[in-house]
Amino acid sequence: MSRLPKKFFARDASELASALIGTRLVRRLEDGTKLSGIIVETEAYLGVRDRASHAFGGRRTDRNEMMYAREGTAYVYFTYGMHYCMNVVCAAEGDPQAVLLRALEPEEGSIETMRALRGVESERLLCSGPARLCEAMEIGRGQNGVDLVEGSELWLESGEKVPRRSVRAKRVGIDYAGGWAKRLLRWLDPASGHVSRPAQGKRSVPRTTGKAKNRKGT
DNA sequence: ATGACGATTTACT
DNA sequence: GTAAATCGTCATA
Repeated sequence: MSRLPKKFFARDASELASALIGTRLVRRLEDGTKLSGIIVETEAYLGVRDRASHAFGGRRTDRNEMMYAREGTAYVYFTYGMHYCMNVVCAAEGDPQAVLLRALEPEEGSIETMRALRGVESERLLCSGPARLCEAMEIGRGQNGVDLVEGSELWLESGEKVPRRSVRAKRVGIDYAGGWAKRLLRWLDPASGHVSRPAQGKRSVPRTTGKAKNRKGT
């Protein structure tokens, strides 16, 4: 498949987060092992104006420095004393926007290696979370700042023939962000069984209560 | 130097 | 549903 070019990343995080659903993340380990998965969940972090962003207010530190790098760079950070999360830097160099990769559907040929890296058997639990997918693809400190456009250890490819559907939801784990916590800046494929958690406010199967309900709208 | 916290995951009640 | 795990990072001093 074809690698996503630099131009693909030259847009706002909200656009890229949507566009990345259904694309493929590929990792080549040092021993040559190739791992891949289809992206089924993302979150947009809009940079200096976004209270939930590591770059809110123009904050620039050793940790978030890569958010200011050119589009198509990986921003990998360490959190909770034990986990890594991976972002795709976008927009333009100096504008610290990024898209957090939250879940993948592992592809055939990758699963056994991922099981070994994760230490779990369940396929569903391999890549269904931002830290899980990093562990499953051996993404860590060494991948912070890698060039996803030209590099050979980590990159993105155009996705499947049939486009994926995606729905929007609130971002996870950012309740401290005030009004920004309510914005629908998370995208996920509602049909995938590999997301970190389903979209809120929508039941795939309406619950039966036995009571009649008032109905709004149609 | 110190204290508080986190874009999470896991196990447990 | 709640809580523990576990420590680098950041703001304050």
